[in-house]
Amino acid sequence: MDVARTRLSLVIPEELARLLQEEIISGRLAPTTRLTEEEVAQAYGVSRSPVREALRLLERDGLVLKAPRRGIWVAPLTLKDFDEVYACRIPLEALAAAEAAASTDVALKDELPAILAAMRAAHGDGDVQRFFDADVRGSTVIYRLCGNVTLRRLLAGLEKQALRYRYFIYARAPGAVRLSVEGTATIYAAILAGDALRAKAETEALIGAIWRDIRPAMAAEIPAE
Amino acid sequence: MDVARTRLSLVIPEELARLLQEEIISGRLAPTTRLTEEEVAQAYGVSRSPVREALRLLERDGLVLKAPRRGIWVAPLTLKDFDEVYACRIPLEALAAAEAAASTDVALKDELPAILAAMRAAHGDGDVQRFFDADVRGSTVIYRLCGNVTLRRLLAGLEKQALRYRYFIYARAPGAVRLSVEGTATIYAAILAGDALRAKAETEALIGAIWRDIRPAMAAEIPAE
DNA sequence: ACCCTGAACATTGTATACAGCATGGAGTAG
DNA sequence: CTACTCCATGCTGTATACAATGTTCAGGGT
Repeated sequence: MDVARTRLSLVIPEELARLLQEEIISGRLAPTTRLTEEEVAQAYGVSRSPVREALRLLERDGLVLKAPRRGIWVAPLTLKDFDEVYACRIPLEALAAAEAAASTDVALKDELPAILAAMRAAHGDGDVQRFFDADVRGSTVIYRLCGNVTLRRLLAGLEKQALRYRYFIYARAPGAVRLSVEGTATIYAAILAGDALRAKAETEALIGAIWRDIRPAMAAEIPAE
Repeated sequence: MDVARTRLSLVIPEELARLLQEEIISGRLAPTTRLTEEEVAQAYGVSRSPVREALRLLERDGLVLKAPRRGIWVAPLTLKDFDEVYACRIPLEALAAAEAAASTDVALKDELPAILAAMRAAHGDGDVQRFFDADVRGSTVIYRLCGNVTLRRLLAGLEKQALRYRYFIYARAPGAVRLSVEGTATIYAAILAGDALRAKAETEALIGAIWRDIRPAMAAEIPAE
């Protein structure tokens, strides 16, 4: 437990949720895996109380499904859910990009080029994990640029689910990463130029393109629902 | 406790969250009110365990704010949050209306005229509470029509917060209800006609109009942030 | 052979006990 | 009079004990 304490230092449920979330997004915890509270508690050396709270947080983000008195499962990846997530992401990410473009926080905007470079480098090395790390950092910067915390709250839940699908498909068809890198470059340029309309349009275009691009492969790999 | 048992029968945290949520939306629990777990537990005759879970649910929907080790407060109504909620509602409600229009569930669509009639009647009687009940029922039908459960999840969180603002301002300026009734009629007509594009456009127009309409009164009543 | 019943077990849901941080006020030094 | 420290208190966070429900599998009846 002392070991766990050092890792789960600040607030145990949030930290625990973050660790489980990584397991789920990366696929190390497979879809439909049953999660019993006691098992998770023992695995991380804490009691069931914080585990229950952590699982509530994951439920909020749609990463696990919960049935009263029956238990909790890692949410399955389905084509229907994939379509739903992308249908919602298009207007929300576009709104975030538009507000980010309108931001005057120059210091924060200046972080974008380095992130884009990191994405390009990871793509060049064929390192999917590093690509995703940079991609998530970029999203985080955009969310912070658009000071809309409500929008941030909504997108946080969506993006985790979206990442599961992207991680899943990129691990099988890394070629699709290129689309994301180039589209991201265009969006960042619009944001840096302060062009809200273009940032919005480019974001809609990119997410729509990724959606269409990876959907056939997805349909072949995951159940309809 | 036996009395509470009968009321909180199914799942206590969800039921408790629903009750507290009504208190918050209606304003009976004022913004910035401190909620201590023990008080809530005693008020409803349950222990702190389910109360903690209920409060997590409210936190998810943005109705309460939580600071580690410091406690929980009813989220304040601020102009910034108001703007954020409406900025997010426009694209999401529009998406829901568009998908609802495309639905083929005729039986469910047929519920809309009665709901509109109820809204008109409540408006005619100047009964804000009944108007809101009908309005919420209408939203529920639309959400069910658009089978997108992810979108439903996102909107559920947003609409509760939006209702707080609408309830707040309609109680002070009931005239603004008319705008909502007439706009709703147009949207329902588009949905019933299966016209997704028009449903989307009308929804964007209505929410934008309500936003602009009540914002000045809101600015006079609540802090900027 | 199949279905139905029931009891043991596994797991969730709730209550309570305890530990530890945060806040506020009294007291004292400057 | 002000500011700072320290202690008492209240509350949250975590652990554990207990209650209740869902599941599973064995056994008997049809």
